[in-house]
Amino acid sequence: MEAKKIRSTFIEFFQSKQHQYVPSSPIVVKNDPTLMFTNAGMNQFKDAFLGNEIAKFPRVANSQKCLRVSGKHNDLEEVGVDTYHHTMFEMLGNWSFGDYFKKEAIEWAWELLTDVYGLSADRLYVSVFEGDKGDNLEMDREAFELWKAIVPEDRIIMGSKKDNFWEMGDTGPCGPCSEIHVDLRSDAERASIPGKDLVNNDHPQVIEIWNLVFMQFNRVADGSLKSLPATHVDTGMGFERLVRAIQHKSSNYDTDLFTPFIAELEKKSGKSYGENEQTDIAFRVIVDHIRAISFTIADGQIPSNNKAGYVIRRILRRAVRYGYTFLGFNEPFLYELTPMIASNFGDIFPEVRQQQEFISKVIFEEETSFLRTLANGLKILDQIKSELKAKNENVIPGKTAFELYDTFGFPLDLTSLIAREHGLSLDEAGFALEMEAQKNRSRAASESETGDWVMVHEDEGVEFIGYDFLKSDSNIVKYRVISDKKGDRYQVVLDKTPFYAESGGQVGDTGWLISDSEKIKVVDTKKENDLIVHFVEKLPKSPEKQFSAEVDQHRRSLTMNNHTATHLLQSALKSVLGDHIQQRGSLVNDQLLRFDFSHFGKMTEEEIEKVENLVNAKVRENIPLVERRNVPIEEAKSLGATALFGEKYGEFVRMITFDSSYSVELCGGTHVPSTSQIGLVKITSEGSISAGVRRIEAITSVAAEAYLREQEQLLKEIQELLKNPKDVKKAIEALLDERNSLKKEIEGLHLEKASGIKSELLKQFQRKDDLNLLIAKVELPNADSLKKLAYELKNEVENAFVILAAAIEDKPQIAVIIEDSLVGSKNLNAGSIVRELAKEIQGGGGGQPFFATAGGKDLNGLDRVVLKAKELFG
RNA sequence: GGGGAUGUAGCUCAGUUGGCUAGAGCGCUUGGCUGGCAGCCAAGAGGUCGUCGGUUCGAGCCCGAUCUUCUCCA
Repeated sequence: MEAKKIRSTFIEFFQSKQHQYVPSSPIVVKNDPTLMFTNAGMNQFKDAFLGNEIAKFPRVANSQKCLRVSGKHNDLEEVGVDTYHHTMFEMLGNWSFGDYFKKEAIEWAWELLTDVYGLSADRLYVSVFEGDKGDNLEMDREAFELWKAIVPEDRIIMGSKKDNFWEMGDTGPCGPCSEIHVDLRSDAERASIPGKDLVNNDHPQVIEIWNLVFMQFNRVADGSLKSLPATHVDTGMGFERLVRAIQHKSSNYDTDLFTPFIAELEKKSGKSYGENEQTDIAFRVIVDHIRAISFTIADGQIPSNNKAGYVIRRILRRAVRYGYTFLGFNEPFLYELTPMIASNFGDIFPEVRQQQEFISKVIFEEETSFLRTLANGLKILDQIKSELKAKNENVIPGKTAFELYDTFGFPLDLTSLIAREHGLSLDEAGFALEMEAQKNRSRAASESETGDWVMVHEDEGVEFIGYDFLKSDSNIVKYRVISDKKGDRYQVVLDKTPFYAESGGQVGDTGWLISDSEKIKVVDTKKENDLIVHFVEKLPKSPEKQFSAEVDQHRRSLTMNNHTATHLLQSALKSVLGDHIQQRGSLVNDQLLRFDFSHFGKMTEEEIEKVENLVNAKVRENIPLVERRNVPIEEAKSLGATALFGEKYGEFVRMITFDSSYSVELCGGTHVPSTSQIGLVKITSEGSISAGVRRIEAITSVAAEAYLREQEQLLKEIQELLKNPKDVKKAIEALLDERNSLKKEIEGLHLEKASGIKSELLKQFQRKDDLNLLIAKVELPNADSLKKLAYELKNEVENAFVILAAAIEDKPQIAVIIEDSLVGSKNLNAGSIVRELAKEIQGGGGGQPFFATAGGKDLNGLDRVVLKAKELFG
């Protein structure tokens, strides 16, 4: 059975059991400070389990894109070494939210694996929670009995808390789980050692494929367990492993999920998979990583130098590194795999097909830049090598290797490889030491302590009412303190709030919380999952009182102008540049709007003008806002609403329309009641921020007016300066021309003057033994001309020895120049001469033996300099 | 968020412990030569040495601040 068929079969199977199919949520996580990427199928249902939200469907099935780059079995550096771990993988899952429980979950899992997929029962083992004394939990007898009705008892394994009790975190929903393992060894091997002994023992051919979690407890802060009012089922089956089991392969990479990619790489590299352990690892690394990179970029995460973007960059670079070292790719190659990603995964994950060109471009740029980094590192390493050779040493110090890695991004394994090739070794312990120090520095700098929530008023739902109100009577549900190096910050949650939390690019509201005894400033509002958190200047003294929550209306209203303008801008860009325009990021605050979008190439002046004109035309049309909340997502899409890739949408969405034939977007932000309120939109800049992504900044209403006024004022001032010419541009051009010709003229005059002085000086040379001596006082316009004059005299007179005392812009300066040959033969040194003479002008100086200069403070000393020089040499 | 590096001609880069008149290669302009794969020769243009401030007689170089880009860590 093909992988595609296996996936669709899973979904259809659960659909036939009344499950709702839900698309994968984005692989990149937003609004959760504890998580950068989706790492399990349950992430998007977290709020349902936590009770923050009521599940929209009682039964759900899905295939979730996941990414894991850290954790005990998912260290990035390990992926590809074995045959069954991945960075990006799909997690198939079926879910019950307060609906069916253990019986159905177990029976259906078995039915699907054996009857539908045809896995033979004698290769399967199941595990059941054995109980735990510490938590005072009995074994999961219910699951055990259910399994016993299906499989022989000797195929049921009792598992410890570590393997068979699942917890989301230190606190929260949890429960026993039951795992299904499959033994994929040959019959001979199976006969010699029973599979049962190998379950949960890291055997590469005896692996867990499905985990059925039965959530029935809530772990509370004191560590104890409480029964949940409703029980849930959360299952997760690693898709890649399932495919391998069904296709009877000994490695995930031998399934048709990966073989087309390996074949393509074989073609490109001329090397074959399965011939050499090192190159095999390289093949696996690349075909694994290209998936991770493509999917995260499709969900809007571009490689960058911090946070989630940095994780992507590291994965991509690891793939390039392996290709470079073991498969001989010296040119970008990863990007050429993206069409295959699109064709193999585009059906279930349309985002990788629709954005294939963009993904390819981003990867290409990133590969190119890394190859540059590598080339640069190789150069530096060459230097290091020759330095070592010169010192007759053969160990690259850890500090040096670390510098190469830390500052220049050159991978350690490459350093070590090249070192070996040149008979050098590498001080790896020293490197580790430096690395540790780096980590400690970073940790110390970003240490923060999150205090526990202090509950004030119990309240279940937290309600946002800011679309309709800017003021409300609210109670504080809870508050806490977060401390880091910069000090303490205070967070407050309200039972209902008009404050908009930062989201969709729009900044969080500011304002005040006012009770009868105090007034507290709200400096920002942010989301934490679905919680709305107000950042306040100080904690309330009487938090139990009722507060009037008041949004800063002026700021909100300016922000709304910019947000609506952003929508108008996006549509205008589409109509001027084409339908490939997609939002890549956005910032909307009270000052400006910033809009990032996919587009290749710089926008021309004409295009910018067209866009600006179109947007302003729409403003003048005074189009009223049509806001619809709780629109079924399918309906919204059929109405042509613009949705974002990488955005998590629920079943119901909010639609913001300004002229149904012009701008229809899914958006949670706040907007003006009609477009004319925006007044004026002015684009202030257009530029590139990364491969294939352009950024436009614009201002609206009062800011736009102020900007135009400033420009006008500036022009006015310039006109006045120029005595109000008819054509300012021409006047300035004329001025510049004149300035240039005058500059040249001055240069000519200086030259003339200098040559006058020079010819005068040439006459004053005195023959003294076999050298030509000149000691003179001159007046010159600048220091440069003194230098020039000295050099010219030296060049024109044989065996010249020149001492010039110059007055330059009311400052005394001395220059001494000596024909090179005299320096040695006469034992003269311009540096020491000039230092001696500089005493007379209260200064100091120096230079080289043949030429030196000095400056000083006492202009009157110049005559003494001449006298003294004559005394010494005359 | 923290550490390190980087910014010099249109491009790629040199530039020693502060002191050669700020250079090289490629590119550009002009002229000359030339049947040969990056044609050759000659002349020339092109630089606020990222920006601002400081130290110094003197700063591309040293110090401080700031911005750009790269890079590692969190």
